[in-house]
Amino acid sequence: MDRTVNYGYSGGVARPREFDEEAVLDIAGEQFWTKGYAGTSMDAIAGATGLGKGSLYGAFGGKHQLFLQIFDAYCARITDAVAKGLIGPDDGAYARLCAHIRAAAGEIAADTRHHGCFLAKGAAELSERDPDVTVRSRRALERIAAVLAEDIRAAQRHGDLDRGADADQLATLVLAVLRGIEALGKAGMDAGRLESVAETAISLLPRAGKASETDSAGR
Amino acid sequence: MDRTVNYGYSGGVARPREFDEEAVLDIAGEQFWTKGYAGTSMDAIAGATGLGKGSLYGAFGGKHQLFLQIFDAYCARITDAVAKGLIGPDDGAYARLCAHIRAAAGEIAADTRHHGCFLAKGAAELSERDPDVTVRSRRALERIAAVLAEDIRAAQRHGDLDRGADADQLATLVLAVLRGIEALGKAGMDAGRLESVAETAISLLPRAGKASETDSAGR
DNA sequence: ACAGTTATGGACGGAACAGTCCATAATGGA
DNA sequence: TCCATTATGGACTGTTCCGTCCATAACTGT
Repeated sequence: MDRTVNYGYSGGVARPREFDEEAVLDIAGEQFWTKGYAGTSMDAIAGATGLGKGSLYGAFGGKHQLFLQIFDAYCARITDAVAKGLIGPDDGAYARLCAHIRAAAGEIAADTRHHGCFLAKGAAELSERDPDVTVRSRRALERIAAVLAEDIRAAQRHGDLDRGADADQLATLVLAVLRGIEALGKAGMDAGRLESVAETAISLLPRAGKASETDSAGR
Repeated sequence: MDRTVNYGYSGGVARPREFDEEAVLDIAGEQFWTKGYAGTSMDAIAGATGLGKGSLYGAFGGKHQLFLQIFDAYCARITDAVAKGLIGPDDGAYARLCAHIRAAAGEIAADTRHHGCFLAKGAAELSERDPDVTVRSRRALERIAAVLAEDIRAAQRHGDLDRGADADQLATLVLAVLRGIEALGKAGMDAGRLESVAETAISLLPRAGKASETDSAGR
């Protein structure tokens, strides 16, 4: 990550950075997020950040590397946020799951700019042709699915969700619903309907005790 | 759509087109689909189609109009295909719904290139900043949701799905699941898991006769 | 004060961009 | 055989693209 070398002894000390790397990444990320990878020029980033192109290339290497660094940070942030919201005692696992689904839908519904999720947008634009993006987006989604599955297992242990359901499959379905709400929001669907999707999904989760259709699930 | 003028009488007749408009739109669409709007140049389209830029601009007006025309055609094709697959007698409505969900997931799972859905990709890239794209993608999804809802109502009438469920909400949820599977596929998730998402979703549909959780649905 | 190191920012190069222009070609009616 | 009209395709314009280069600046251990 650090591009400085300075092996062994050296008579001098380098000039320090004058810009805040985090702030620059934020601004550059906002550009990529809004205009996409191909739609964002390094000149635009230089202009928006106030950096000269020499500094930009010196610090981040190039457009692709800069994008990947931002994409990585976003993926890490989003997976951490999900984990923070879902990990906890078995006791509140089901409530946390519902709250997470509602919160995700609510955020998307409130996003009147249709700014959406950077992970989704980056994957949609680049995943097909850029393996670096594919592996990162895939890994992020796998992590989120794993956290969802763990929470679902907790809810099963506590007796809130049907113990007969396959937690991994259910988690992947919940993740699909969340990504689907995102896609619908991106396409301009009303906020109310997005939130009702979340409620409908929650209402169809296989609650423990009640008869559920999981008997016919395994194909 | 037709750019020719020729008001009233005119002494001559114009030179006819030498290219197949449909074929050109297909090729240009493939470029947009693969490389995105910003990532595709009119020169690349001219090169791929063999057309000169004069013909290209003369026939389609410009990059944005060309894209919209292709996008429109894709939306129409996809909505028609869904309608064709879902509209029918109440008798097979439930089976058609399941088959549609399975087929959609199967197609995405089989799409090893992660080429995905042009509607989703176009909306992801442009919807935020291009109202023309927003309205088109939104309208297409609304139509698909309406067809799904109609099929669900048919299945309810026939007694395959719970009559107490709100068909519109259920349809939007199914649509979200479908778009979510698309997003997961785009991000590189295994084919097997995508198909299991479809099965899990089908298994959780509120079947008639069995107790379902819709009582707690309305928040 | 000097030396050795990295940061800065704007100029620069070559390629690619969207879109225009125009000489030329093709057509059927008059 | 002209004529009016549209199609063609490549040259062209002015801009923007990514990335490099480099003179200069800032810094600290000596």
